[in-house]
Amino acid sequence: MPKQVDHAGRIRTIASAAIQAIGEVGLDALRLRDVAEAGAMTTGAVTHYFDGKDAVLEAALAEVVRRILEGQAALDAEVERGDPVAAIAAFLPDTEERRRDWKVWFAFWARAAADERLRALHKSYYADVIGRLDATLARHIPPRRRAGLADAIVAAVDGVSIRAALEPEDWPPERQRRTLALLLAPLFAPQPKTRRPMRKTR
Amino acid sequence: MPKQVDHAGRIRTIASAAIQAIGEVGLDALRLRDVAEAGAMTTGAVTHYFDGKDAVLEAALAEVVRRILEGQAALDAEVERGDPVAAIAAFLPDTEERRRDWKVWFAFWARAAADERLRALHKSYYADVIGRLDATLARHIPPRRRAGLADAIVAAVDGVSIRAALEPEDWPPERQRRTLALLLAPLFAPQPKTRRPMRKTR
Amino acid sequence: MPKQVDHAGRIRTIASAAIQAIGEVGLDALRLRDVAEAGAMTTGAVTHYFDGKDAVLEAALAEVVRRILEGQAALDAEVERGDPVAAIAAFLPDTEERRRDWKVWFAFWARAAADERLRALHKSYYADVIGRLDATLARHIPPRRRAGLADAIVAAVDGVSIRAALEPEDWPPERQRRTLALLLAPLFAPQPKTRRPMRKTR
Amino acid sequence: MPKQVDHAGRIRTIASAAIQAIGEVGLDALRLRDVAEAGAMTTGAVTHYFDGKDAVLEAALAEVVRRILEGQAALDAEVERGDPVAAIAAFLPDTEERRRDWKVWFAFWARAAADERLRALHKSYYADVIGRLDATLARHIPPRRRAGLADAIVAAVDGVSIRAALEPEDWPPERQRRTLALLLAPLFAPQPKTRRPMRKTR
DNA sequence: TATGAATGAGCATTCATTCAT
DNA sequence: AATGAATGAATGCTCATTCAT
Repeated sequence: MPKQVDHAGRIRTIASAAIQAIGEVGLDALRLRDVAEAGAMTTGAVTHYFDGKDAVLEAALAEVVRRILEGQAALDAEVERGDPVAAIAAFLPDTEERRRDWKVWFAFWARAAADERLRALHKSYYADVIGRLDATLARHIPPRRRAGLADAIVAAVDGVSIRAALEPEDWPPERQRRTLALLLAPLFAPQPKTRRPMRKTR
Repeated sequence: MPKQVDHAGRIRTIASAAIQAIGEVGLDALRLRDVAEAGAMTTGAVTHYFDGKDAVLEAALAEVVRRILEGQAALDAEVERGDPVAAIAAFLPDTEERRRDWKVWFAFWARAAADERLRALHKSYYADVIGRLDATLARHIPPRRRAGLADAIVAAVDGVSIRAALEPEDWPPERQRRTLALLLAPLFAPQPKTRRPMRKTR
Repeated sequence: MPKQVDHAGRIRTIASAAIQAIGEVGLDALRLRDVAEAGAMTTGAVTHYFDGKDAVLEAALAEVVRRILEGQAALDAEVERGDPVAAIAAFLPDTEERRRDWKVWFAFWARAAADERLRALHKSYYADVIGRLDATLARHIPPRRRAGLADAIVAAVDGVSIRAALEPEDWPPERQRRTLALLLAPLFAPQPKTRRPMRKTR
Repeated sequence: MPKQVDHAGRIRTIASAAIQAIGEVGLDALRLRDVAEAGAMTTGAVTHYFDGKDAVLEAALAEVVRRILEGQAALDAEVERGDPVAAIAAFLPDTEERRRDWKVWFAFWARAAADERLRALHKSYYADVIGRLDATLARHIPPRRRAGLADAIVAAVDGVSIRAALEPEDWPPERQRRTLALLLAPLFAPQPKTRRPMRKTR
């Protein structure tokens, strides 16, 4: 009988190796060899488990999403504790590891922009993330104030994360959280009537 | 007498052609030939004006930035009219052309993540954009309320634009503006007291 | 006690599987996996019985030859019945199975053209086939009329079979036999003057 | 202006190089590099003129056919001189060059057996060759005796050529011609009534 | 100035082969 | 005996780059 191998585990290992490699050399420059080396295996082993490079990349993306959703699982408890913005801030690239995940995430934005298949995949991932987020919000926010809220939260997190991921030396966690809070705190503030057009002060 | 050629014009033409080509096939898949074809010339002509592919790409990025800054020039007058959020919304990918510019923009995010040189370039572009934005804000917003404001605005615009650019069929201009407004309107609201951390209701 | 395995039978099975696989995908595109699948086994099992791919291919060729020689065994009786052309027509690719054997046969022609070892093998197979054919003819045709006869017969069969195997939709058995007869009938014709009747030697 | 190049000539050169290379290493073992080397160029140059390996191979086949048809042009005059068999013998692999062409020709038989596209191509080539042959025959042979004649001639030529090409040391031109004549001479003999089924003499 | 022919390095991919189990 | 995981060599192909014209 042949050596017994944990097939699913192997696939996850390769996906993680791909994430690491993308974080290091970038998605554009990524060679299958980089993935193999990051996973301490040969390219042959990688193609043994995947149909080709594209399949490896999609697995890497799926793994990143899996990690995001994992993070979301903890969200509910945090929101319950009364500080939703802090809870959401847990997604920011405030550690080296999360920064790497973010780099993978937006490497795929770029690619999805010109690849219909990836675009559909990406859209479904966003739908998943937002769906769960909305479910969490539903437990804490009255429906009237929830319209568009998940979209806004995701946009704020994405927007802050880009800057933070690309300029880590200027964006320590504190600045990331402050900027996020500036955008999100009003959305969770008790007074519903606050948003009015600015009037020029003179 | 040699044929007279508008050198600078030629370079701008090629940069625009590159933007168009990137919008069509993506930055990863971009070949010099695509740029040449988009500009109705030969690859030889392109390399004649640029040192190589990277130089062409940087010119494309610079052209996109130039267009953004061009848009900023109009910002002041709009803010003056009393609707800063609407003014800022002018940057959103609400037309096919602007969507294409955005795709180029975040194609470079991805690449900058692993390319030190591009990262520095990108950072300087952001500094430029934010510097101008801050200058505009300075003319309308009291300093006390301006801390971190430009960062927040840029993050909101980036965050909304990503979603909108990748899911154009689901993000008509109206939804883009609404999401942006949800995030930004409170920052321009007159009441200084509103933004308080949510307090656990008791 | 170890599992009892019919070694020789296994080898024949694999050779037949190889013939089938060659018939399906061609000799060029043939992978060991195709052979294994055609024989309902794994590649490991195939290499277990053969030294390598080349050995498998030679076994396939040998099996095809074995089948041809098997066909020749019946030839004598047919010729005896007085219709040598009909007897020879039994080799034509007039069934799906024989057509497959022919495809294997001339797949090896092509390969032998550039492979000294295969060429020698092929030559010896032809020598065998022609030797037996000549022996059969010797029992029915006077020596004077037998010069070059076997060569001519084999050439005619080969020539008709190629067309028939490659254009099966246009070459039903009837057309194959008619063309073969056109070439061979005169060689067996009775007229004493030009081509004289075969006389059974006694 | 760029170096002026005879495009069509270049393509023909590469096709000839491919024929030479196939003759040397065989179709199976043929690498694009072999073609390039045979034509004293780089692989890049080859792919510059062809879409890929398959296109090069098809061009090689087309070139072989072109040469055959070229040979057919001379056929008419020869037949006119009263020795049709000698005329047809001009196609046999009796020189090193023609032998090489034949090797290419039947390398493609093998491949066509499993490749629908090549099979169609092959069929059309045969149709062309036979069509011209029949046209020539029409000028010399009464219709009544021409039925199936072209098929038979082609089969005889193919059949003899295979043996001769694969066993050149045993098949000098003389033996090739003799075998061909044995098969074809009766078909051109004056007596129309000769071909009767052999009846066992008793 | 502009062309496009030619180069050659780089990469994904395919598979025969090996071998631990 | 049989499996199938893993290796790694081999090769087609793509393209940026160079350069003669």
